[in-house]
Amino acid sequence: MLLADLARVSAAVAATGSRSEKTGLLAGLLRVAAPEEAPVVVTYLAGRLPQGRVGIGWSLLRDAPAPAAAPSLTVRDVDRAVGAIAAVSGKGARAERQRLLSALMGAATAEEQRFLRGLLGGELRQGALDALAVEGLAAAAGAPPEDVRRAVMLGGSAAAVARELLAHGPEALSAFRLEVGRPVLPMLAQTAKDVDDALDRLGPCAVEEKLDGIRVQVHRDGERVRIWTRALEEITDRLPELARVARELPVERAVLDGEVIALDGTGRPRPFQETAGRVGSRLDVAGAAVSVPLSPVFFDLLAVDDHDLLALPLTERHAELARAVPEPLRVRRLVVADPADAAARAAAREFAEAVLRHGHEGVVVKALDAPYNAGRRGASWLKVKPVHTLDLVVLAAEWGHGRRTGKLSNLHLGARRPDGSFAMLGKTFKGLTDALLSWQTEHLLALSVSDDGFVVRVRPELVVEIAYDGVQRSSRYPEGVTLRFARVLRYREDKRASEADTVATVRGFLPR
DNA sequence: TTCCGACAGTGGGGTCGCAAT
DNA sequence: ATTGCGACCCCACTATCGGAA
Repeated sequence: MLLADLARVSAAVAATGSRSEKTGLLAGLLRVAAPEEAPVVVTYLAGRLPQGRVGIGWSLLRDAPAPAAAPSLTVRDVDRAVGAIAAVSGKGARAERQRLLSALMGAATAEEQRFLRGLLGGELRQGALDALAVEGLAAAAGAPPEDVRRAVMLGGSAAAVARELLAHGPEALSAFRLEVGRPVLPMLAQTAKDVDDALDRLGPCAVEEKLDGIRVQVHRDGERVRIWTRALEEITDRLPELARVARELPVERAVLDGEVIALDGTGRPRPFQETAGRVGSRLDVAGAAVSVPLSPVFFDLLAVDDHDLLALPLTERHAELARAVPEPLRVRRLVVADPADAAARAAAREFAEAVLRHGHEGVVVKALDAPYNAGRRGASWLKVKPVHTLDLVVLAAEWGHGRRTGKLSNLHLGARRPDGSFAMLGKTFKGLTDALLSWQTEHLLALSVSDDGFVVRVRPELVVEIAYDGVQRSSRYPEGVTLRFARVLRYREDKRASEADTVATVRGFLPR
């Protein structure tokens, strides 16, 4: 198959808003793909590379050679070239990657170059990623989409499923099942406003503490333990203390879902930045384990010994978890059997407040009858976190991309200093409706003092109410603090910049 | 006909590893 | 030694399509 075929279909997929049309186009291409090239084709159509990230970012993609006049590249050529780029390391790696990339780009037509830039940069922007590629695969093979999706979740990748499915038909799907040693995408949670909102939406449920750490999926098979992150990156060798704990559990085989977090001597969580730093660090694991030890806390059990628990309701999975994992290694929780009962609701609220007093992030409320929906952000898990707000001043705004092209999008936010100047605390582009984007573009341009084509600086007069999750230390911003997960709630036209919140107020929210 | 679940898009800050300077 | 880039950790929110109610 030619790369030009992929580039053409990708452009057509991007051009339509209809999802059924998108899957139809994807299916059409997969139908004519040979089984041996299908794994690469389906991965490309999902906007990813079979090799994962290969060390090419915006800087290497900036200038491409002149495009070829006629298409000649095959999908196999591209896969080989990307494989060669992925294999580059050591001294001179950057120049060597650039050289290989230029050779590839030089052999591509203008439309193929567009496709490759999107694919290699991780921003294909065709309005279809994994989910629609899997839909297209199902349509191409004449298999039920739900069965294909399940096979992909349990088999780890759309590529492996595509190969088997196109070679052997829908019967091949039953071979993909949960195996100890092969990670599955973790189940995710939606957001609820508060505990009462969550109880109203769920019925009988468990309220569990939400720890601000790193999600881990732990597989134990006898003495062998392996650990994966949320995105299924393997981090086994960075967490030897977790592997030790897993080996001591009174089971032979297990797949556990949980969180690792750095705690201080009294059991309170250390700042997220410390947990993330420890988990991210590859060097000197033994030393790091002494300085920043991590504690595992488990909340789900996906398999034990030879039993696959995914389809069981949470109640039954938790009963198995309680058998396999001692209480101190489990997340604290409160079961609410009848959310209509006023006393039970009050107890749930009090539990959540106690969790916050212990310094944790919030709670996750989970329906007791829900199975483990791997890879889904379903409505049966609802997270509840407190929201803080500040009134800040817009100092500048950046021109948006994609569907925000032509609109001022990313806001630079400032807090007031005692001398009347403003200190930048961070940026946000979140929470904006289309109406708000238009409104702020118009009003900020009226306040503009400069525009370099990327950032529009404005007179600091517009006040905006910002929601955020917490204040953390920063090496980037002048006052050494920044907001975590800032998002726009509304503009405060009733407030002047001189009434905005101060740097001192924000710094006062730093932990400890 | 309306509602709502799932998906994609739009990017944010921090930290680490590695190569280049 | 410092700097820049790339990768990956955490994440919120809106718009839209299309099936469910």
